Amino acid sequence: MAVRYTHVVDELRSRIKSGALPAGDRLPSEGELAATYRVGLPTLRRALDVLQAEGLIEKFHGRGNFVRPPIRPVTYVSGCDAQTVQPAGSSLLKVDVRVTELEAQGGLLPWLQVPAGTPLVERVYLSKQAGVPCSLARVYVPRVLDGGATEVPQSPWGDDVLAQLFARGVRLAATRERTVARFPTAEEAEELHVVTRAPVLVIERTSTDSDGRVLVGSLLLLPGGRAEALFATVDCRNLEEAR
Amino acid sequence: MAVRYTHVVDELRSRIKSGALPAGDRLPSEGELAATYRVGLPTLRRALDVLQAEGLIEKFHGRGNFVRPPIRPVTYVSGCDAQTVQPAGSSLLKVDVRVTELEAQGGLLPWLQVPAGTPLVERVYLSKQAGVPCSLARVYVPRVLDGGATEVPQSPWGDDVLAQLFARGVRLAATRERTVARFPTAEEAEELHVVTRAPVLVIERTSTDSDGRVLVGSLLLLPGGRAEALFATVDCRNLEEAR
DNA sequence: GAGTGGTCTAGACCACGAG
DNA sequence: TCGTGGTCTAGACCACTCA
Repeated sequence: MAVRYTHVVDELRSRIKSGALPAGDRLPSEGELAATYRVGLPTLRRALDVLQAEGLIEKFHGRGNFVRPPIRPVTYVSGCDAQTVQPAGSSLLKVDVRVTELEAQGGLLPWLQVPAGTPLVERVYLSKQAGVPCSLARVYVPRVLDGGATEVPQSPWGDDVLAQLFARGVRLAATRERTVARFPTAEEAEELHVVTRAPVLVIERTSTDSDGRVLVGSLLLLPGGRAEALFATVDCRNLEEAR
Repeated sequence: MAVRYTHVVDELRSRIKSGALPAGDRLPSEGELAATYRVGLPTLRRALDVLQAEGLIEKFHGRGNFVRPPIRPVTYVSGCDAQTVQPAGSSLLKVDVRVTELEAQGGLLPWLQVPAGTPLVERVYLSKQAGVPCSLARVYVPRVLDGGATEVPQSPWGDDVLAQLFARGVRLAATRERTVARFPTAEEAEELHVVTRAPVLVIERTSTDSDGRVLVGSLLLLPGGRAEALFATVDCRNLEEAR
């Protein structure tokens, strides 16, 4: 039961987590590490692959492998009892937005329940903590509902769009969130600054009015292992009893 | 920009998804595949690793590599508006339970907010679809609250425990769900029948009474790519207005 | 015992980064 | 130019499965 690359992984992981290999530091070169642990180069590289997928190290072609600084997990908070939860450290985030106009097509059609060609406004939110991407959100609103530019967003989840709609009298009746763990596409991986082998937490959020029409569709991507999502709700059975 | 193993992955993936390689079938041996795609054995094996992490194939030492039959995604449904959502195909699930008594320790203490040594009842739910594990849930209840054995569970999420508590007059006031995408531990991977490199969706659910005491703690594990979680809620702002 | 996958290795060759 | 990581390869050796 001697899987050598696993031993190397455990060894390096504990050295990183204990601080023996400080965050931001460059690791010894792969050749040196292979010699240290008495394994071949391919075996050592396999071990580094695991650490990279776990987000513990970052590899730079031609420069070396570096210990990734630990990041406070990003928290996405939702649910009817959301106010009672304190998202920690969200003030450390810098949020960027890109706004594009496009026409509905492809996978957007069944999701947003609009006919092909419907003018949409897409906002892409990218939040960073100390320069490291922490979340990627794509928010879609039908053009006819959109109120134009908003202020610099504080929230990485497109809350400014929801607030703007609310201020303009549009009422959201319900929100559905579909959550999935999967691997990112190549583009998503690049924007989130993760590897394709590292999992992402995907939240597909749909906000509807009282007639069931979709007003806002949001695709939230969070890097796995560096993010969490919280859902706080009051209990269904009590609600039923109250009725 | 010629990454040969990526081409093999794309090729095999499309052959699987198109049905050219039928579900359940054995793939040609790794040597044959390597010859077919004109790549070396290590390169081909790297491609197979990706497909295995994606859950598309299953490897058996000494027997061969097999196309994994597609499985209807398991859906976990939660939220105060949960009744309006129809979980598809949950009737196909077979659920097994194992009940153990233990004393609170380690990571359970801060989560369940009980002192060390508190007697607990642990129920482990393993659901399967056509023999393939689909979900793993660990549900913890303080011994003093537990009502003993329940019927054969229909739900893989420990709903029978909640129902039992409700029937015995215990009222849950709120539920918090913390969702994370990560890699499984070795034990979790084995029980869920996935690889350590495949992501899992983890839901840490805490149900509290009106005094904020934790009544039930549940750790739900779903295999990424073959599962999803739905959260349906009414909108916060409307609730605020109504108050 | 024949066939299969699992692990590990040495080494070739290319591409990138920095001086 | 030199050191670094990225990719690919051939092949040794072991472990498992099944006839």
